[in-house]
Amino acid sequence: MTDIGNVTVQIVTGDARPIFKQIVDGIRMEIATGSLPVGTKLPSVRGLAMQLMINANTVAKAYGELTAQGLVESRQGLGLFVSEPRQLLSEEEQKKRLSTAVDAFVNEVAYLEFETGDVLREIEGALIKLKGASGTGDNE
Amino acid sequence: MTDIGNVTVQIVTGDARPIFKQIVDGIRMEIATGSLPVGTKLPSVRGLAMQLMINANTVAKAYGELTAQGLVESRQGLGLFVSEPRQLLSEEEQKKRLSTAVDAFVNEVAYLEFETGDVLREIEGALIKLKGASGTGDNE
Amino acid sequence: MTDIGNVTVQIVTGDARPIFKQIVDGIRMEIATGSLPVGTKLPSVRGLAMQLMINANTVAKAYGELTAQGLVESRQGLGLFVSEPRQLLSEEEQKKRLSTAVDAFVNEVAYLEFETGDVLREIEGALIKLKGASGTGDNE
Amino acid sequence: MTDIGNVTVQIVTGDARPIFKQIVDGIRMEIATGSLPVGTKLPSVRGLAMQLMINANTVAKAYGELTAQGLVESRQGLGLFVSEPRQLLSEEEQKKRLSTAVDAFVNEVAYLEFETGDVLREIEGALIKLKGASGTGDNE
DNA sequence: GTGGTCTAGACCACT
DNA sequence: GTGGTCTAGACCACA
Repeated sequence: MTDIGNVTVQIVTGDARPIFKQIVDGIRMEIATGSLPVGTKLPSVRGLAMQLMINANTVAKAYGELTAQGLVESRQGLGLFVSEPRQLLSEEEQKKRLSTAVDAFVNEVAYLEFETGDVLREIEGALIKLKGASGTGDNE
Repeated sequence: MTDIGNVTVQIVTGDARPIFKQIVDGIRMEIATGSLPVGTKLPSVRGLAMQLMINANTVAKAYGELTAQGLVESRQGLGLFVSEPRQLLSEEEQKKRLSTAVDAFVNEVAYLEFETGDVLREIEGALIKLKGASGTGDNE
Repeated sequence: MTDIGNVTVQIVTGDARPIFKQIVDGIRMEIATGSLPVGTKLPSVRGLAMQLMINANTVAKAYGELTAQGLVESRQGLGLFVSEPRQLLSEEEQKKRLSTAVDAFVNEVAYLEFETGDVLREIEGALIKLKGASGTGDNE
Repeated sequence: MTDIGNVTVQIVTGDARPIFKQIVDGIRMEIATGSLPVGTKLPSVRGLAMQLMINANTVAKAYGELTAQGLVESRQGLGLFVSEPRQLLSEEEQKKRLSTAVDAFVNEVAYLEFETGDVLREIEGALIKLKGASGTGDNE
């Protein structure tokens, strides 16, 4: 766990995700949970790179992603700042992404010999751990 | 959708998965759902390659994967045949793979604005559709 | 004998095994005997290919095998590293493979004019040399 | 198990060996154990092929191997006959073959998690089953 | 720089 | 005809 300024990102070498994606996901999560409020300045590319002991290009790529997704904005010469929350993804787009992710997951897991219930419990556990959230079939 | 002999494989250029993986997944599905019963001969490397309009090596790579996973066996000079199902991976390895897939999925989905329950229902639906149900044991 | 960095692989053109298999076996041996400890970086695909004077794809195929067998993990953009040892295959699968190897061996050797005991001693010697002994438990 | 005239050969589709090799090994074993004495006529290529329900070329190839190894001789227009036993392989050649087979076997088995003793017992069992022979460490 | 994927075309052993 | 191996050369994503 690396803590620089206000940002807390975890780089796991054993992770399947490339490093830049781990950064994107980490920061996106912090914005979503509010631990990085609107207007907060992100650490500099070089600063974060040094802290995480990774290549600066990798951080730059992650920041590029975040900017492209509209989660942060660059203010010329000042750095990157968490931007106003907007509805970035239409409901349709969100559904599409969920469905894509579900398909990928099922493909990955289909040939393992697990019960449906076990798989669901794993996912629920991971979701709760990541978001700090709700119950199973009780959200409406 | 390409249909050759008994095998139906879909190659989608926009898919994140490489072509050979799409073939592996596609055939693995057909075996899992029983539409390719044990002993069935797969289409020839060159035949499938022509049908899908891809290079034969790409098909060969996919077939190599399937063979390595024990889903299929080659009989010299005759072709590849769906083999008797067996448990290739250790419990431990299966758990590890499930956990990896869960992590990947959760990270992909966490920032979308879905309730945990909705996500679980999606997964459950996809799993049941594939495996022909087995009961969640809870959740409803 | 080709020595590149920490890895020593021998390619023999007269060998019955294909080149990529020789590489897989060679590196697997080095991992098994501990001369390539966990975390070690393998030589790069292109580097090893040049040293062995073979095509890079052949090395890539060997590395793919090692990865599939869980002996080695790739870190994006960094290279391949020897991974934590783990039991990939189920008991059942291991037994099957042993039995297949035994059949192949016995059929190869049966017509030679050796006593059973001589053959066993040869095997035992080779196994002990590799694994650093563990006791036969019987036979002598 | 197929029994044609005097020859008993077993073709196993699940066998790792190509079919022609199974035939060679089978007949070689019958000659070695004396169930095919010197001078015996082998079944015709076409006859054996039909019995085994395989391609005649495959039988022809097996017979070619046997002839090349000097185990059988062709008498023009009459067919193939088991030839006089000669010392076909020098002691040195035999040792070399054993050693090659041992290396191959060990390579195949090294990464499986078996005790040396278990492996030896497997081999001994298979050898005895195939040859009908002797004890373990008691041949001199 | 790293590995991963794909194409094109060749050769081999086996049936 | 079948799959399996190898070469040569290209392109991609990631660090």
